[in-house]
Amino acid sequence: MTDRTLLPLVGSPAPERADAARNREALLQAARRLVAEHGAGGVTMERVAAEAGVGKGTVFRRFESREGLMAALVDHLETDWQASVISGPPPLGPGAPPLDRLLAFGRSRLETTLVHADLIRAAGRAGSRSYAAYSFVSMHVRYLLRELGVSGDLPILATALLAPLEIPILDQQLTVEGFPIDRVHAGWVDLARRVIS
Amino acid sequence: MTDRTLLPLVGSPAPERADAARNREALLQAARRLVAEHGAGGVTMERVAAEAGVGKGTVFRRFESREGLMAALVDHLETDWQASVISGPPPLGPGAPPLDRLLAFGRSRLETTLVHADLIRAAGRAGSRSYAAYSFVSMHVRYLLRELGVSGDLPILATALLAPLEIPILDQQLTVEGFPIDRVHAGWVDLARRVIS
DNA sequence: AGGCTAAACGGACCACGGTCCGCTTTATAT
DNA sequence: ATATAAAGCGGACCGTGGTCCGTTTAGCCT
Repeated sequence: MTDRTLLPLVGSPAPERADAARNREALLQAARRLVAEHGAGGVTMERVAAEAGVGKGTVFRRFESREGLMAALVDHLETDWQASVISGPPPLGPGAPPLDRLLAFGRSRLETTLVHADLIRAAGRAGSRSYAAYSFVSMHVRYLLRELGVSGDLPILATALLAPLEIPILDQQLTVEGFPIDRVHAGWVDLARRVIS
Repeated sequence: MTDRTLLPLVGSPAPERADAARNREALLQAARRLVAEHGAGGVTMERVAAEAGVGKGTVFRRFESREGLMAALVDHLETDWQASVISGPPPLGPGAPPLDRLLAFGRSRLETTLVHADLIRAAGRAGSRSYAAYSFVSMHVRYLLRELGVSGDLPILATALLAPLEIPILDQQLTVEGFPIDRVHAGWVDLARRVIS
């Protein structure tokens, strides 16, 4: 009787097969192309499958649902943005004083969220809710708050700062109430000042 | 040539026909019944129509979409709750000092939102976004902030206080991060204190 | 009462998200 | 090389949200 567990069991819950990986990539690229061309709303799962040259079932096996696929696209964009927070130029990246970084963070987050708004909406609950994306952003704010010497329940305070930058709230303010972006941004800066003082 | 504008043109954009009103009521009641029995997720438009004894088209003509129907149900609940804010006993209702009212507001809002969470989720963008519902809540917070002598952009500050009480943010904190309700509530009280000081 | 019009009705119809299952491919063990 | 099992595949199929349009009805005017 041979041991069938030669490779590490830990860390990799499912070592994806080669064809599967290729299809995942093809699907992501197809989806990206179609979203760029027709907007998130004008993209059907069947078209994505066709564009990638696979069957519809495959799309769902790889991404669970339409929202899951959209979330994967968002995650990709999110990763690029995270890089500029982690290792980009100050004040967003490291090197500037914490307060400057926090304010730069707020502005940048607001802008990128709005740029990808319709994709994020299409990702629905899986959008900002992607644990990876949210937890990065949350961790970063907690870190800055700590640096600023803020005391209290930092995870919760971080949420309070992040919540007004989420799509549903921004939609309310910008679209329904009709506030201009600058006003919303100024409001966030004011909020940040109140929270940290 | 007779004047066909005998009745006031202002205020009532569309004087609903009698059968239409009856059907709307029947549909709301049917929907309420079905949601109570199967949860918001287990209710189809066709079943609502059947239960109310009308055709499917009628449901959509009255409520636009599934989300619209759910939003109408939310609005109804919301109205009841508003009554307790406007004319209920203190500290939620009038009579208590503004700070007490604000804190009572936060707690009550948190609770009722959670009680109707799945309905609100099913209402999607039309949920809290129903202009009527949102604007009441927003006006009330602005009013309390003014009473407290808070200066700044009150509409925006009000949003900052309301955002963490919205379903997507609560889902994140309670379900994904697993914080207990009391912690979230305490965090909101802390936030309120920081905002008004 | 009778006639006229706009509003409302209803259910056939369509498109899309999501599932299911018999078939094919990959990877590994011998 | 070959065998075997697991993972992946694809497209027929289903349920549901939403639309469309020919028919019915409420409300009003004479």
